Amino acid sequence: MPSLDHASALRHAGLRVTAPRLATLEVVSELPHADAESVAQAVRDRLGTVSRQAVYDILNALTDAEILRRVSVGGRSMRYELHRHDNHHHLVCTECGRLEDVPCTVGHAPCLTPAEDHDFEIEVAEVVFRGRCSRCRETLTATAP
Amino acid sequence: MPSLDHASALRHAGLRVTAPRLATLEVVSELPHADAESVAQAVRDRLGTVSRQAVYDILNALTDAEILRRVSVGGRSMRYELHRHDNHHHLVCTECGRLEDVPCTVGHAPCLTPAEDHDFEIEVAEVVFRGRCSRCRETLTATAP
DNA sequence: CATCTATCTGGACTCACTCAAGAAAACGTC
DNA sequence: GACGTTTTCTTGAGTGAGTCCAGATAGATG
Repeated sequence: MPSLDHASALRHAGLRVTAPRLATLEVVSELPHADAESVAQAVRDRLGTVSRQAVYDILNALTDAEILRRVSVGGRSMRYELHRHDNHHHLVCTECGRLEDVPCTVGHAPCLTPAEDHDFEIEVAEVVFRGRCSRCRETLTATAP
Repeated sequence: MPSLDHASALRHAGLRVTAPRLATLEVVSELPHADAESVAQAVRDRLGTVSRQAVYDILNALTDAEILRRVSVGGRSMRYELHRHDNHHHLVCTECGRLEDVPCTVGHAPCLTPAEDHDFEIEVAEVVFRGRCSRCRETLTATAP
């Protein structure tokens, strides 16, 4: 029962268990890397009316509680995924925007240390790999020689 | 004379040499990691009126020409720096947003290869290190024990 | 069940950026 | 240097993502 797990995750973080929050967690686990608007739409599909503000509040609260992880891959909108505490990275297609997870070989953050730390206390290293997915490579070689 | 270099860089890329473009290049070299609005403001300080649209067009054209590099470190706005073709990375303070360059030990892209490539043809690996800078660490330990 | 306070609603607003049409200015050619 | 072509810039409106605010609602605690 995923929603039971979700409910206990919420309670664990000291957050109230509400229908919009449970729906948000279900949506994010079914549509990983969804942006806020997609999450809002999918939540509305299950519950009827849910305000944009509620969705943003939820996404922010759950991100702060480390139940969700917010990822920025360069586009204008943030993407959300369940926080699996595995410090994995992302692979983005420069043509179509397709987004895949890449397991981190180290597993825990920070998986890399910079050559020079500028006296920062490094917490995480986020890596975004950019390239062309197989589908886009085929399309491009078919049209452009 | 930096503006001579800038002018030839523009001509090399097949772009016309205009005052707003030269000013933009000067501004970006003086204020690395500036966002579009800061660039626009600094360009206006030198030239008088320059439209927002002109600045965005310039930043896009110069980024396409690989004279500038656009970097996204998670905030809402894009940052710009001179493209040095060295594939360096960035270090961001999670408290104050301070942004530093980190040299890439490999030097050319992609400096890393993912554990699993999902049949992508990887072009670059962009790494963002997040942590606390020394200044913010001091401030935090002073107020919160 | 009552109360308290976290959460959600609705609506206005900001910010970063884009679109479109026409005016202005670079560059190549005479 | 003047001319015409084409790129670049101006003006002004528009979009998408996200935030702010005041008040209504509904989990949690006693």
